[in-house]
Amino acid sequence: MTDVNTMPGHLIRRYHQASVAIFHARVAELGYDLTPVQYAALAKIEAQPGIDQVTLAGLIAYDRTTIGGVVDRLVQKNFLVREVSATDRRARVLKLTELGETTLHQLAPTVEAAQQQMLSGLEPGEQAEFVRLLQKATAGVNQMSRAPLKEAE
Amino acid sequence: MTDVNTMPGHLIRRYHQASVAIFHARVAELGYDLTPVQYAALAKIEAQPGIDQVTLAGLIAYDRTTIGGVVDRLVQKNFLVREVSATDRRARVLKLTELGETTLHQLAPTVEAAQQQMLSGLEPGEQAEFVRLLQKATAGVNQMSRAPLKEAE
DNA sequence: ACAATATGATCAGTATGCTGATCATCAGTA
DNA sequence: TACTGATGATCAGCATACTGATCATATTGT
Repeated sequence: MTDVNTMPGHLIRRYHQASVAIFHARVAELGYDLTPVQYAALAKIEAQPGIDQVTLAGLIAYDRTTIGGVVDRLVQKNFLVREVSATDRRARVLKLTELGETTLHQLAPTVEAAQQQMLSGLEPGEQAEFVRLLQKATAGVNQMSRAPLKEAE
Repeated sequence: MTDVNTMPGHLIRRYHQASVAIFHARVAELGYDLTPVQYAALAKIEAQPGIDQVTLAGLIAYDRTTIGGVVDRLVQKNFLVREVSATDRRARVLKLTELGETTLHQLAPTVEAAQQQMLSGLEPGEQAEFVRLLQKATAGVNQMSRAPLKEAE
């Protein structure tokens, strides 16, 4: 494993790069300008309207200092509303706007197609096994990141 | 696949995050401050001293506008020398310094250990298969990125 | 009630990556 | 030789991530 091109870390970086590029290309085809991270945030907020930023970050494994900027951009694009929580004045609660809802639903099939394209280098029989191993490997190193996934209780 | 947490794109983002964190932690233990990208650049320049920036970028799948900054930082840390090519005045040729060589060799076992740790969530029997699938999947989407890998001829 | 602690959010600074543009230089061709 | 196109590098601007710090507000323990 002396060649960096065969090291898992380097492969992961490249695969991630391509994955983002595929997502962008597909979404741009529909005339939208939304990043993978922004999409994931919208999807989770739809599932849990009124969620605060820290909880959201935990549910999708974002860094707490990154989520603020992501939310900023989504608010600026009028996909989200951010308000001070009624019960905890430190917290900002997040809700989708009508436009956010619509956009999310219109993008869903495209995002599905992008996921398929990311796996397109594998035989159909290999894809499920790869995703299974990817989930397992990711779960195994979850705690190493500053932004680990925190499942809902 | 309605939950983002099971989508390949989201999993690879998280896995990449953890992979970088593992690399950083291991390297910091040795008292160094080098990113995965910087390490890969050093390794390739050692293998091909005198390489120019665009060729380097192609060999490790970096974006051409990113490589300049990476090289800047490596030069600033005194790991690299960057000079105008004698045969093509547009090009900048790169060579390791003595310090760069030493650092690269001292880090090698640590980088190996980091790769192992990235796979630590998998059973020993699963690891090789996962790396094989990761290589295949990455090769399959290589052209989708702005910075595809370009093998040496 | 008060002090200590924890938590939600933000800020400054740094490093990858991308888009799209520009500049200098080189190579091929008319 | 002069023009054209390709190529190496850089720049400005934006978005994700990280580190470590700070601030405001809640909560807990005494």
